Amino acid sequence: MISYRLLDELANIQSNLSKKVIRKNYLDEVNTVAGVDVSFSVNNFAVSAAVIVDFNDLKIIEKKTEITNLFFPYISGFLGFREADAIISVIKKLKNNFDVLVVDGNGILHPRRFGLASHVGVLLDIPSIGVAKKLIRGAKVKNNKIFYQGEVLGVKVGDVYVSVGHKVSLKTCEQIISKLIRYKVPEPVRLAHILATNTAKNLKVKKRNIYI
DNA sequence: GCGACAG
DNA sequence: ATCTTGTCGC
Repeated sequence: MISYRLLDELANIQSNLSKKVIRKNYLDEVNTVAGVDVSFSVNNFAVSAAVIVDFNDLKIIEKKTEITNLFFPYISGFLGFREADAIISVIKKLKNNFDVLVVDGNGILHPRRFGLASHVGVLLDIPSIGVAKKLIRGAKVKNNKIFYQGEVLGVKVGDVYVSVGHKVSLKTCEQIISKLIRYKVPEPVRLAHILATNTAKNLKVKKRNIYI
C-alpha cells in the first residue's frame, strides 16, 4: 500500500527535480522523433514500446519493446513513479539516436511541474514533450493556451494537450507536435501505443495457453 | 456514500 | 490503463 507519508516524500522529490527542468530549446534541428507508451499485462508487468520516426515523412526508423516489473499503482499526479522506469528501459534498447522524445502524459502541466514527460526527460537529460489525451483536472483552455494554477503551462494541438517535458520551448513543442499529427495522437506515440498493446496482448495469450 | 482522476 | 461485439463507414 501507498501511505500519504510516502506520497508526501514523492511529491517533495518531484518539486525538487522540477527545478532541473529547462523550458527553453536545448536541441538542434529535429530530424528524428521517438514516441513511447506503456501497456499493462497480467498483474505486475508493464510492456513498454518505443518507436523512432523520421520527422519529415513520419516513416518508422526503429522500434523496440521491453517488459518490466510494476512496483507502483496509478495515482494521479504520480504517474512518473509508475511508468518512467519502463519507458527508460525501452529507450535504452534503441540503437538509433533521436532528437526529441514524445511521451504519453503531461510534462510541466502538473501540480508540481514534474509530470511523466519531465520525469523521463530530466532523468535521461534529453529533450522531451508531454502529450496528454485528457486535460488535467483544474486546467482551462482559452484560445488553445492551457492555463493551470495561474500560469500558461501548455497548448492544445488538435485534440491533445501538449506541454514542455524538458529542454524544448512550448512554442517548439507546438510546432513539432503539429507536424506529427495524422490522427488524434501524434504518430510516434500512436505507433508505440499499438506496439505496446499488441505485445501485452500476446503475452496474455501465451500465459493463458499454459493453463489449457 | 458519490464522483472524479494525466495513464 | 483494462474488461469487451458488433457495427458504421471509407
